[in-house]
Amino acid sequence: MSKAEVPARYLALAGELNELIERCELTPHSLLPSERELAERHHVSRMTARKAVSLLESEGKVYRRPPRGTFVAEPRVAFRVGSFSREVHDQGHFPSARLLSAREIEPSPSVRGALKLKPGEPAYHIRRLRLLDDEPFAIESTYYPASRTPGLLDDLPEGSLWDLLAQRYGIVPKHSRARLSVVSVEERTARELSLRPGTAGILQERRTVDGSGRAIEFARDLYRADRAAFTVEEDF
Amino acid sequence: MSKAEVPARYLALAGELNELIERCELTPHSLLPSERELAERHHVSRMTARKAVSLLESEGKVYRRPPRGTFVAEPRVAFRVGSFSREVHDQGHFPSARLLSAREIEPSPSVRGALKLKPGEPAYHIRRLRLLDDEPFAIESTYYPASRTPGLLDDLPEGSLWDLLAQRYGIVPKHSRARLSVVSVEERTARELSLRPGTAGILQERRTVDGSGRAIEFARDLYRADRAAFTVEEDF
DNA sequence: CAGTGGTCTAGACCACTGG
DNA sequence: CAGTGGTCTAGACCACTGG
Repeated sequence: MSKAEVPARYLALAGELNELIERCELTPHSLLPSERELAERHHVSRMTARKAVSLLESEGKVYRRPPRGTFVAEPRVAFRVGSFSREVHDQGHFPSARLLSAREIEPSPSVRGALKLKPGEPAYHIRRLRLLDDEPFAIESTYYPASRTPGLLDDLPEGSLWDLLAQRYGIVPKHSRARLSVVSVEERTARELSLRPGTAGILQERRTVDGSGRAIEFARDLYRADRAAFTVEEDF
Repeated sequence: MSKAEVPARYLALAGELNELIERCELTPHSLLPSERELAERHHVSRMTARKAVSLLESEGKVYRRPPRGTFVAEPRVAFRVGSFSREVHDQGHFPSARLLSAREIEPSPSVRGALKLKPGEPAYHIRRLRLLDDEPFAIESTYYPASRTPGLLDDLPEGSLWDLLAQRYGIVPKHSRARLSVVSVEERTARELSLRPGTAGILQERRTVDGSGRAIEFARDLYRADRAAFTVEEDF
């Protein structure tokens, strides 16, 4: 345990760097001094300088781009659960998607439960990389009851899957129930999002039903915690 | 950058420990081997063993209690924005609160904006530690317009502040708008929550209005990311 | 006093990339 | 080829706590 009176050196260094960022003396996407340089300037070992930078990285205040260096991050983008594309577009950002995989699967128990599938009933699984201003932002992992959306995987759109559900199948989302938690990004997802394993991510697990209460989608989306924030409205 | 084919040693060790936890061979609150012991058993340096344990800690899967050791964590508790006490109680948990400070303040610009205070109008600021089953769970930091709640700070309850607003002032919350983001816990808050600085926390910034649309509360609550999850309902 | 996690050092080698 | 971050070593000293 560190003494509260004398802050640890890595905390002191992180604090100094943070102040430079807060005061905009270091602006978004500008290059920080290298870890070796910080170590030398502040008379600490490289491991200690690195710990300071890692702290700022975990706060989403800087990002690393080896082997180019470490850069100041942009502020987070906020939006409501279930309306990423429209809201960020209204905020002047450019959302896009890239298909990672689309398969018919035998659903796991949790997916089967969420979609209320009968035993043996197949599901479609679609994974997409969501980008914001051409930077990786989230991994979308969605499941659909194959029986209600035959041929869904043929001719998948670049844009909204909900639009496709409406146009091709007449399925209209009515209500979502989501759960937000903070997780650490595991290896494959980290690679896809250009992050390192262990970085914080926001997991959104979401079940969506149509007007008749039937499950039409189950999602396990993972957002970069350093880039995303969620807004929530609640009535009492 | 690590080779994808040969996972880093700390990732391998973290994976092994994680499997023991997933398979319930290590149950909540059971003691992990010490970092020195893990290092010796797995033929790595202590710094590498420590990095593996830190990864699990950042995932909320273990928690450290120096100098006793490192323990397996409990699963997260989920609840809706704005109804912590009632929901977790219904889930069989015991919520409580401890007053940290209650003061009349000159509001900062952001608080003044959120509460729509006139220049020079004071606000009340209440900070409370929220506990769940007697373990620190969140720091509640709430602001109220002093003019609408005279004497609020006298005789503060252990329980719900919203109940107090209703009973003493006839003020009934009607609608909240919240923003959830992941932050790194700064030093004072970390101390209050028995965490180390840099741990992930969920910041809930929330503005609540009454039936006439007037702001009655602004909150900046910080939840332990390893303990809390939020549920959200959305209609389309 | 033994053992824990927290911090720190002064090195090392690696893969990767841009000039 | 120089420089970056990523990983790793083999130590060290510290504060703290429980027996």
